[in-house]
Amino acid sequence: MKKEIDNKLNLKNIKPTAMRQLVLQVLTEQKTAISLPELEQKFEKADKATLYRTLKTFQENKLIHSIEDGSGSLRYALCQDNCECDPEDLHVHFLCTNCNQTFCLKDIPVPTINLPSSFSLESVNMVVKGVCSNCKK
Amino acid sequence: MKKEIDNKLNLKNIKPTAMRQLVLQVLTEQKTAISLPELEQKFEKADKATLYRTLKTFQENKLIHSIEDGSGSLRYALCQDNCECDPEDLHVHFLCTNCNQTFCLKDIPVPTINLPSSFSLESVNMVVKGVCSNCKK
DNA sequence: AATAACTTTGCAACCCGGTTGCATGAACTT
DNA sequence: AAGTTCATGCAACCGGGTTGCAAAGTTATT
Ligand SMILES: [Mn+2]
Ligand SMILES: [Mn+2]
Ligand SMILES: [Zn+2]
Ligand SMILES: [Zn+2]
Repeated sequence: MKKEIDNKLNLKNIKPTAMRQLVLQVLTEQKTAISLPELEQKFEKADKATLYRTLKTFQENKLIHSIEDGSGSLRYALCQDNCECDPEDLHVHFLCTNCNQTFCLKDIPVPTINLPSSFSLESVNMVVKGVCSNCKK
Repeated sequence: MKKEIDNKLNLKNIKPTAMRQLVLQVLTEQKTAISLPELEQKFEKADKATLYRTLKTFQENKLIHSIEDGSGSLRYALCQDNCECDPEDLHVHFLCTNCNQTFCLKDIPVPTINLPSSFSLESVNMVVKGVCSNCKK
C-alpha cells in the first residue's frame, strides 16, 4: 500500500522520493535483515551509492537499525514503531550459520550488564549464531 | 620470556616458528584486542598474508579468539588458559567510541538467553560500546 | 513564468580489510 | 642426498563500504 509507505516516511521526516519508497517497500516485505549488497540485487538496475545513502538516511532518522552480525556486511531491518534505538530499545539478533540469514528476535531484549563503573554505555550489539528454525528441518 | 612463549605454543600444538613467536609476543604484551592491520603496523616489515595465516592458526588452535566489534576489522585477543571457545567460555567485549580500542571484559560472562526452541545456539558475540575508563579522564 | 537555491541521484573512482595462488625457502623424513 | 611437508613472501584479487562530482529533480523566491 503506497499510502502506508509514505506515511512511514513522513512520520520520520524523510522526503518520500521514488527511490526511498521502493527501498522501504523492500524492507517492509523482508522477513530477515538485509545488507546493502543484497538490497542491490533486489533491483534490476540501481546504484549502490544511492541505496547506500538511502539506508543511511533511514538509519539517521531511526526508521531502520543496523546489525553487525559478522557475516561480512552490515545488515538492516525496520525499527519498531516507537524505537529510539536507545539501549533499552535494543533486541537480540540471530545469524543462521547455515542459510546466512539474520533474524530480529524482537521480543528478546538485550540483557542489561553491569559494566565497571569506569565505563559508560552507549549501545550494545548482541548476535547469537546457530541454526535457524527453517534450516533445522 | 622466550621459554613461556614456546610453552604456550607447544601446549596448543603449534610449531614455534620465528614469526609465530613474535606474533604471540605482541599479543601477550597487548592490553586490548588487536586487528590484523594493527598487528601489521607493529612490525617494521612483515607480510600481511603471513600474519593473517598466523592468526588463523592461532584461532584454530584456540590460542586466541576473535571479536566482531563493528570497528571495521576483526580483532583478536589471547584466550584464557582453559578456554575452549564454547558458549560458556565467552565473555563480553567493550569498544570505546573515543579511542577505538576493544577490551576483553574477562570477568563478565555473556548472559545466557532463552532462544525459541526452534533455534539452536552455537556461539554469541556481545559487544558493548561506550567510553572507556582511560578516555573518561 | 523564470530564476535561483537546495536536494537527490548516478557514475566513477577509490579505500581498506580480508583472502588466495603460486613460487621460494626452511625443516623434517627416509 | 633426495624427497616430503610445512611456513613464508609476494602479488593479485575480491567485496563492502565510501566519496567527489556533475546532472537531474525539487522547492522556494522574485
Ligand atoms: Mn533487529
Ligand atoms: Mn575477549
Ligand atoms: Zn537458517
Ligand atoms: Zn577509550
